[in-house]
Amino acid sequence: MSLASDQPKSNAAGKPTLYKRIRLDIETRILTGEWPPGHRIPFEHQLMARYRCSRMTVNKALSELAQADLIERRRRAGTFVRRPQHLSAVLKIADIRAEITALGRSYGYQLIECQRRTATSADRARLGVSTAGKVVAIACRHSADNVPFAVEDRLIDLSTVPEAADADFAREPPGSWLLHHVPWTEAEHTISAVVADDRTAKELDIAVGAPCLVIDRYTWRSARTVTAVRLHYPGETHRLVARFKGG
Amino acid sequence: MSLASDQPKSNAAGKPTLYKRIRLDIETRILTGEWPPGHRIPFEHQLMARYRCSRMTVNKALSELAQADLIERRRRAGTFVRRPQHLSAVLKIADIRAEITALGRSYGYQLIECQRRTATSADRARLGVSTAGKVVAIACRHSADNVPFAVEDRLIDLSTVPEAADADFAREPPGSWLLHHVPWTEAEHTISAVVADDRTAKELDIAVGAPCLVIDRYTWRSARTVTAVRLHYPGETHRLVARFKGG
DNA sequence: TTGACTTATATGTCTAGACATATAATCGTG
DNA sequence: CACGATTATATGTCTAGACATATAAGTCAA
Repeated sequence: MSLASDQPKSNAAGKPTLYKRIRLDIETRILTGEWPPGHRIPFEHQLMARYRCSRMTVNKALSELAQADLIERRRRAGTFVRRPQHLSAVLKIADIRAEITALGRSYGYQLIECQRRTATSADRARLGVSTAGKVVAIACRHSADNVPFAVEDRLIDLSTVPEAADADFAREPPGSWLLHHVPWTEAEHTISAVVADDRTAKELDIAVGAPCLVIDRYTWRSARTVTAVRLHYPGETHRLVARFKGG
Repeated sequence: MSLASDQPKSNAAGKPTLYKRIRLDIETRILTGEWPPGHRIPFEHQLMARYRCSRMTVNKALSELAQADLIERRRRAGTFVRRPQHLSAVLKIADIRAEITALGRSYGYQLIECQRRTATSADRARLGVSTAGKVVAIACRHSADNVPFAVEDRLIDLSTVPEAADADFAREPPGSWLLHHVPWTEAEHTISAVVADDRTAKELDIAVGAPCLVIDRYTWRSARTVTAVRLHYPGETHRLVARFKGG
């Protein structure tokens, strides 16, 4: 059948589309606490009746809310407001070269050290692997307009990424190389603050004892560790910005 | 028509569903660099032919990739791999009380100062408003198992949230109160590192000069500022963790 | 050449209905 | 009462087709 006569779906008046309205309605009820954590959201067929639309339209709204972790959907049981009422921000951490060039500044890269070796026990602990294999250990520095931007200390597991043995990290930063050669399936960032030690201060050209933002990133492909990297940014100048929308 | 005879959609063999397979296929091509930024992804009707499925199935896969900012979709033009090839992490920043209780530790809260006043010029600059209205300024401390966890310095715009004038911030932390009373539509976090000054060191019970992680959060409802808050965490012990999946 | 108008097309949204699947709830049985 | 089998039900996925809308591309006149 044609629906044009049944249901106006025109957007000529500038109103948001129906599924977005449904999504916003539910989202608002959750965020204001009207529907607290654990509350059961009306069934799809009830929302169909309330909004006079098809199940796919309701489903699209609920799917997006589930993807955003605001609700939890369980077969047969229903749909519920998730317990930890948290804010959720999409933090975009670009490849450093892309980040710097996007700011309109010139990107510089210096390899400090690159060593291929059999994994030490410290390496194995850092990568979270138990068997001894080969690794590549890299220390390097990124700069913007010739000012130090971040120093990087990285370990790549060659048993997961054997191709990395042939990459030329004197020319291409390891982060860029990995991004373009290895698909990751999971990653974890940990952000913390430290004060600069002797070596870091020297490499970033800041004072010993100055604050640094530290990002530790682990990347996996399936169940295998790809790389572990620690980045030091000068804390006075660098900022991580995460902007996000609730509606 | 029924499709059961045309197209097996059974998942008995444990295979992922079709739209997820399409999404993963495209995602892998993007993340390996096979389809670089700017590359045009096949049109929906081409993907329909390739995967022998309906347009809605292809559309669901592409919509999710667009939501994840991996691709950009433009009417008439097509679908393209987005330019800044970035990692994207969902950083979940819970309400502090929820965060602490989720760790199985006892939550403590002390109001240090709470002042209702007409906005000073510094207040207006911080909130990003030009007109002089009333604000609430709050300083407080959160602790876990009686150890200082974070100190908070907050400004609430009463012209946006007049109800906040009647809230009792001596009993309920302002973050929790706001989360349950005010729907936000947009927010921004900025994460940086500093060293503890005299006052912060005293409030967090750490040494002057010790590293602190600082989170600045601004929250808006529509175009109106709701609140601006700055949180200081002891950098040695606190970590922000963002775990995310690429598949 | 340039700007206004028209057209073609790819995505955006929506429908009514189908089958698939996990699981809460119920029912029987030892 | 405890526990395994059955049933009902809400969500998960998918289809074929329709109309809506933004806009790239082509057309034509000033």
